[in-house]
This record gives sequence, structure tokens and C-alpha cells, in this order.
Amino acid sequence: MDVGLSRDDWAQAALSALAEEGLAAVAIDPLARRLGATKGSFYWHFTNRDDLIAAVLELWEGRDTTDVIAALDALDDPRARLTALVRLALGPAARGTDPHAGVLAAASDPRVAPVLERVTRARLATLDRLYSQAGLDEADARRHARLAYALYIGTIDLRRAKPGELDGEDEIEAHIELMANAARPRSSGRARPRS
Amino acid sequence: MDVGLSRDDWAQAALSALAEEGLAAVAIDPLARRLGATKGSFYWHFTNRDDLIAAVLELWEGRDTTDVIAALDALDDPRARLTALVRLALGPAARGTDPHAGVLAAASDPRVAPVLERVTRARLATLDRLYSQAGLDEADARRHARLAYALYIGTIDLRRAKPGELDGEDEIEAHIELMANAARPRSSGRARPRS
DNA sequence: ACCTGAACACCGTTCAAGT
DNA sequence: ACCTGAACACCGTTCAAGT
Repeated sequence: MDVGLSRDDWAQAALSALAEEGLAAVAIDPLARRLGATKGSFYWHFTNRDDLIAAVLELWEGRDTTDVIAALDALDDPRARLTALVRLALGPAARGTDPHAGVLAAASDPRVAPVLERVTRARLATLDRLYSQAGLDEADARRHARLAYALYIGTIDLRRAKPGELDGEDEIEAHIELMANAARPRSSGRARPRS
Repeated sequence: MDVGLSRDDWAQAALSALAEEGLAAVAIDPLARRLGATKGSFYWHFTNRDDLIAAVLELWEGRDTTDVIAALDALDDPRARLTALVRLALGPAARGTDPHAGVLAAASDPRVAPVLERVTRARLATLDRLYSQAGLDEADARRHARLAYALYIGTIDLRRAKPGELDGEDEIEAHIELMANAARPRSSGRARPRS
């Protein structure tokens, strides 16, 4: 029956392209061929390429948020949530099936930057909350959240920069351990009972 | 006198473009306009755009290596070298004047990947050495080098993802402190005197 | 309402022709 | 040896015309 394409069909195809080959692959002509339509058809559903890119990022933002929240709600203990989060993050994200690498790759793109900033803000807020629930005061929670997030992003990037480098369970465990161990207050002026 | 352009003139201009606007800006037509030449002239010095990209990356690789080695040679104490390295890394690198962000942004590009891998390998080897000199055994040095490097890359990326997030001295100090503190063996089966 | 097909601008690439 | 200028392919965008 060959029903016409919807706006969402284009956006979904573009999300795949983004995950597989980056922002540059979110291109009208190749997508049109892939979907068996003409470029003119595209311009019925979208104003221009920027419009498509915005739709793709919106799709990613929503899905990313949903997935993370779902994964976290499955666990009670805040320490367990932290390690679960790291495991989730260091899993398929580096494998090219997740659009995150593609989004990060285009971080400096003015169309991407605000979305990435929102997502980053939301993730940092989640980490703030987790570290607070693990018993850190606000300032410590903030510091550790940012450390943990930088480590998370850096691990993904290090893998991309040098594939095979961090595939050993041992090294990933060291990262997870650090983030879990970080869920203790750092030494400061305040007196504190020793274990 | 208007002497003709050299291959290196093109490569230098391309490196600026890479630092300012990413790999996509390493484009023949815009560079030709910027240099006041025709595209045909470009093709006398280079086989094609890939050839230019290779030249740019070679330039970056050499300069990056040189700079880091120079910065390290200025210091004796391994612990001091580590913190100096972090300070160097968290300085101008995130400011758009350094091509590193542009290179990382194109990490998945097949022309970029091998160069980035070589640079990453060299940097990791340097960190391995520094942590070894700071007293860690080989396995611990490897683990900490990778942790530190992931944290370094992630910090750059976090800043790009959310500008202004890590500009507080306090938070940067926390990162540096972690990497310096990491220069102690992690707890393991071995017995160890307590402080 | 939804799509086609032709047209044009932009940039990568080639090449014959100039100095 | 080094460069120009015209030509062509590719992709983003527009638009008149079709159903």
C-alpha cells in the first residue's frame, strides 16, 4: 500500500544515521534514498536540515532521559544505583549503537550545544541527588558528581580514541570502584568519627 | 611580491580552521578564499582533501607531543609533573584555541582515528611512566594512568558540554587532588601500615 | 494534503590551458 | 614549477506543478 512517510519516519531514520555515522550523516539526500523518497518530499515535513537535526536531538534527549530514569528506579540502595549507572554508561554507549557518541562529537555545533547542555545538566542533577542520598553534604555531592561524570564521559572517549584499551574488566572495575568509593566525604576541617 | 603559497601555508591555515570550527571547516573552497588563491592551486600541493586532513593531523600530532614533553621536562618531582600535566590539560585546551577538541570531535572519522590512537597511546605511556616514577607498581600505574586520562578527557568534554560548569577553582582542584592522591597504591591483599 | 522533478548555490575534484 | 578557469558531481534548498 505504500503509505506516505511521516515526520517521525524521517526523524527515526536520522537518529540511526546519527548513531552510526555522526551528525554529518543526518543528510537529506542519503536519507531520501534510504527511505525511497525524493528530497522534495522531505521539505513537506521539515522546514530545512536544521529542523531535522532539531527533531533528532529532541528524540535523543527524550529517550536518553527515559532510559536512565527507568534504570535507576529499578534499584533502592543509592550506592547500588551509582554502580548501576556506571555499568549502564560503560556498556553499549561506546559501541556505536548509542547516539551519544555522535552527539558528543558535534558538541560545539550551535544546534547541538543547547540540547547537550540540558542533558548534561539533568544528568548532573541526578548524580547530585544520588551522592546526596549516599550521605554527602551538598558541596561534596556536587564535587563528586562532577568528578564521576567527567570520568564517565572520559571513559567513553578514551575507548573511542583507542579501542580495546578499556575492555578489561579489571580496569572498568577500578573506575566503578573509584566512583563508589567517592561516595564518602572527603577529608576537610570538620571532625568526623573514624570507622 | 606575492610569492606563491607553500604546502605548509595551506596546512597551517587548515590547523587554525580545525581549532576554530572543527574538521568540517578544513574545506578547500573556504581556505582558498581565506588565502586568496584558487581551488586549482590547492590541487597542485595536495592530492585531495584527505591529503590536507592528513597533513593537518600530522602537524597537530607533532606539536602536541613536543609541547607536552617540554612542559614535563621543566619539572623534576613526578608528583609535581602529574599536577602540572593536569593544569596544562585543563587550561587552554577547552578554550577553542587548541585543536584537540576538534580532533576529538572527529574521533570516529577513519582518517582521524589512527592519529588520535597514536597520540592517546603516547600520552598513556607518559602517564604510565609518571605513575611508576611516583612509586606505583606496573599494574597500579596502568590503572591510575587510565583513570587519570579518562578524567582529563572527560573534564574537557564536560566543559564543552556545559560551559561554565567547571570553571570554579574549587572543582578543578578536586580533580587535580584526585589524580595526585591516586599516586598511591590502591588497597589490595597486601598488608600495609596505617597512618 | 502530500509528493515529484527541475532548477540553482555550494564545495570537492579534474583538467586543459596559461605563465 | 605553479596557478587559473571552466567543467562536472554531490547535496541543501526552492518552487511550480502534479495527484
